[in-house]
Amino acid sequence: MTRRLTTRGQQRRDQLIGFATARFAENGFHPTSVTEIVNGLGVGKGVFYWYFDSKEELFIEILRGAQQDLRRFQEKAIANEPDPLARIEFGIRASITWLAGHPDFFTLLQFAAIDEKFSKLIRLGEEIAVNDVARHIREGIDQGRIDEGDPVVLGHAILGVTNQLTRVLLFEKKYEPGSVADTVIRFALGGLRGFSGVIAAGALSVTST
Amino acid sequence: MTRRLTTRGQQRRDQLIGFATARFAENGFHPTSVTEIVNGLGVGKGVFYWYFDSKEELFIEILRGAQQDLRRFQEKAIANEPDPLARIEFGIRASITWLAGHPDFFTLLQFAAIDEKFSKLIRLGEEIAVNDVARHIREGIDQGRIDEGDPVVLGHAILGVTNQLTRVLLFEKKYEPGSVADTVIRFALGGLRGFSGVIAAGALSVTST
DNA sequence: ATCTAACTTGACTGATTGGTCAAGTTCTCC
DNA sequence: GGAGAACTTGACCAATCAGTCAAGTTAGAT
Repeated sequence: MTRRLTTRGQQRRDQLIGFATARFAENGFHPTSVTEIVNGLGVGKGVFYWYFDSKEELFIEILRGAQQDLRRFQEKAIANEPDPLARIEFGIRASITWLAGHPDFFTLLQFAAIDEKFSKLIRLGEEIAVNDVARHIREGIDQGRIDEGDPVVLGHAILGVTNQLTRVLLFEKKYEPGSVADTVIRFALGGLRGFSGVIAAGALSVTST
Repeated sequence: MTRRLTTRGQQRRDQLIGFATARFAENGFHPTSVTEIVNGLGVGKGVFYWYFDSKEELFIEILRGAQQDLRRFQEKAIANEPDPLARIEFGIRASITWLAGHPDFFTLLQFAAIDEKFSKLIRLGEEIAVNDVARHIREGIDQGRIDEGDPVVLGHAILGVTNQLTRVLLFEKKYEPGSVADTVIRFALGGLRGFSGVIAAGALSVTST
C-alpha cells in the first residue's frame, strides 16, 4: 500500500508500527490480532486498514525496515577498515550493539524465520549478511590468516554463534553488549582458525532410530 | 491426560501424534487446527479430545518425547568415552545424525522456542544439553586443552553453531550428516581453543539509533 | 451371552478472527 | 470559505477456531 501521507498520517503510521512491533514481539504474529492493536491505540479498526493492506503487510514492513537499519549500521561500523579480521570483529560488534538497542526486533526475527509467509524475506537478509562476512573471510583465507574452508559456511557458523550468545547472554543473562561481543568474537575467530585434525571423524557410525 | 489405552487406542494416539507432528512442522502450531488434524486422519473431532486435553498438550507431548529420544541417543553415543574433547565431538555428531532422521522435530523446536507457552520447556531441554557439554568443556579446560572461559557460555556457542549449520547445510543444502558434523566440529573445537587476543576490543564505540 | 470400559461420531457452542464499508470528521490548499 | 483529499469511526460479515457432549459402536473380560 502506498498513500500520500500528511505529517499526521506519517505519525499515525509510525505509531501503528511501533505498537504492533511490541505486541508481535510479546505474543507472536498469529496470536496478536488487529483488534488488539487498534484497541491498544484507542483507534478504530479502519485506521489500521487505511495504512496497511493486511496484518501480513505490516509485519513485512517492520521486518524490512529493521533489516535495512541493521545493515546500514553494520556498514557504517566497518567502513574504511582495511583488515578483514577487524572488519569481521566490527561487524559482529555492531550487530550486537544494534540488537541491544532493538530487542523486540530480535524476537520478531525468530518468529519470522519459521513462518512460511516471512521466512523467504528473512533468509534473504540472512544471506546478504552471510555474504558480507564471507567476503572478509575469503580475504582472510587469502592472507593465510584463516584456515581453508567454504567462506559462506563459515559465515553461517559465525551467525549461529552470534545469534545464540546474543539471545542467552544479552537478552536472558543481561550481560553488557560489549562483553557479549568479546565472547562471540573470541569464539568466532577461533572457529575460523579451525582445529587441526578432527579427533575422530566418522568414528561414530550410529543410525538414527 | 492419562487413560488406560488398549492396543488400538495406543495406535490411534501414535497416529495422531505422527500426523500432527507433520502438520505442525509444515504450518506451525497456531495455523494448524484440530479440525485439520482429525479431518486429515478421517476421524471425528471427539477422537482428538479422547486422547489429549488440548492442542497445547499434544504439542508438549510431541516435544517431550522427541527431547527424550534425542538425549538418550546422545548419551549412548558418548558412553564410555574417556576423552572430553572426543565426547564433545561424539555428542555433536550424534545430535546431527538424530536430527537428520527427525527433520520435522527440528522445525518444531524452532516454533516451540519462541512460543511463550512452550519456550520454558525448550529452554529447559537446552539447558540440560548445554550443561552436558559444559561438563566436558570444563574437563578440557582442566586438562589445559581448552582456553579458559565459562563452560556454559561456550556450550551455548557450540549449540548455536550446531543449530545454524544443521539448518543451512543439512536441511537446506542437503549435505550429508557426516560432513555437516565435520564442519561443525572443526569450527566448534577451534572456537573452544579461542583466539589469542581480540583484535580491537572496545575499539568500536558506536551507539544504537 | 452380556456387561462395561474403551473408543468414535459429528452437530453444536460461544468466542474470535481478518477484513469491509458507508458514513462522518479534519485538514490542506486554493 | 469551499472543495476535495486525508483520515477516522465502529457496526458488520463470513469464516474459523478450540473445545463439548449426548449418543452410538466396538471389543475384551467374565
